[in-house]
Amino acid sequence: MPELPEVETIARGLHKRIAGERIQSVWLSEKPEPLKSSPVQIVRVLEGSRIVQVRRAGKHIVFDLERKVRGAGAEAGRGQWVVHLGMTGRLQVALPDSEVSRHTHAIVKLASGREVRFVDPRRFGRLAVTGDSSEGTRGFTAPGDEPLESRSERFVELFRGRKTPIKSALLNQKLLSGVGNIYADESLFRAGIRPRRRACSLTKEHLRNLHRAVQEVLQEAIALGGSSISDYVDAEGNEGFFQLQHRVYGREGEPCSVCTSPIKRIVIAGRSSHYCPHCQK
DNA sequence: ACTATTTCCTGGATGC
DNA sequence: TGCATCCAGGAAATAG
Repeated sequence: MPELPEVETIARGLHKRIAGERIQSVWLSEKPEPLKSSPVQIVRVLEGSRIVQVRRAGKHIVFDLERKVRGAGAEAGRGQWVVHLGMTGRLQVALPDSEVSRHTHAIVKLASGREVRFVDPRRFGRLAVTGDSSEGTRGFTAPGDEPLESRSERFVELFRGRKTPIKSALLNQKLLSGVGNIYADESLFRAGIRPRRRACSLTKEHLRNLHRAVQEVLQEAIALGGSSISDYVDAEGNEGFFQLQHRVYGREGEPCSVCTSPIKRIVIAGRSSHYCPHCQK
């Protein structure tokens, strides 16, 4: 389940491999449910465009595109191809004669002959394009704050006064974009805060600690190439290693790494949440 | 304006 | 062994 560190790893890998390439053609599967834009729009924006860079915005992978000037007086078109991997989405860079795996929903053919394939068994992922200058010069951005860029004061403001459990607030992409279930649990453990605590019950000090914990966890995870659980692999097919550093996520019943109390698992907003009843208050 | 709950989707794990 | 059921969870939609 790709969250910020996994998406960052994938985006960096893709950038290294395909930045500068021109898109020749696009194939979309028969039943293109995982599309946020219409097939026509996607083809129109992608075909003939050059991939200037591949980057991450929240949990989205953004391909910044530049179109060739077509006809006199036409301005160079810009656009973005935006991919959300959902739970099980993958972007593969493949050679054209390699086997197309099941659940392949899109194939983007590049001028070099290679292909970028979007594969997603569970179909929670989404593809979209954004056009021209409508988004301004900055291009696509995630709806909430980037956790690695937000400063402490701003972070505190985001959560203060909210009645919802802090875990739910961390998962709310409109507040903070990029934190998912794993890193929410890991961050709360490091900050010593129980996931069910209401955000409004936390002091500024708590929230500052949480802000630091979120940034540390995300940065360490990026450094290790993300967490490989289920079948996550990056753009090169490599696994990440941050799952070895998980202190609470997926460790129900196991001893806490700090105090040896058994880790508890509860359900908040329909998601499993893991914490140490002794270390987290 | 917020918050909580439901829905989508399929592979893998579990249970009888 | 086989079949049914459950579970994972991001984010949009729906309900309160």
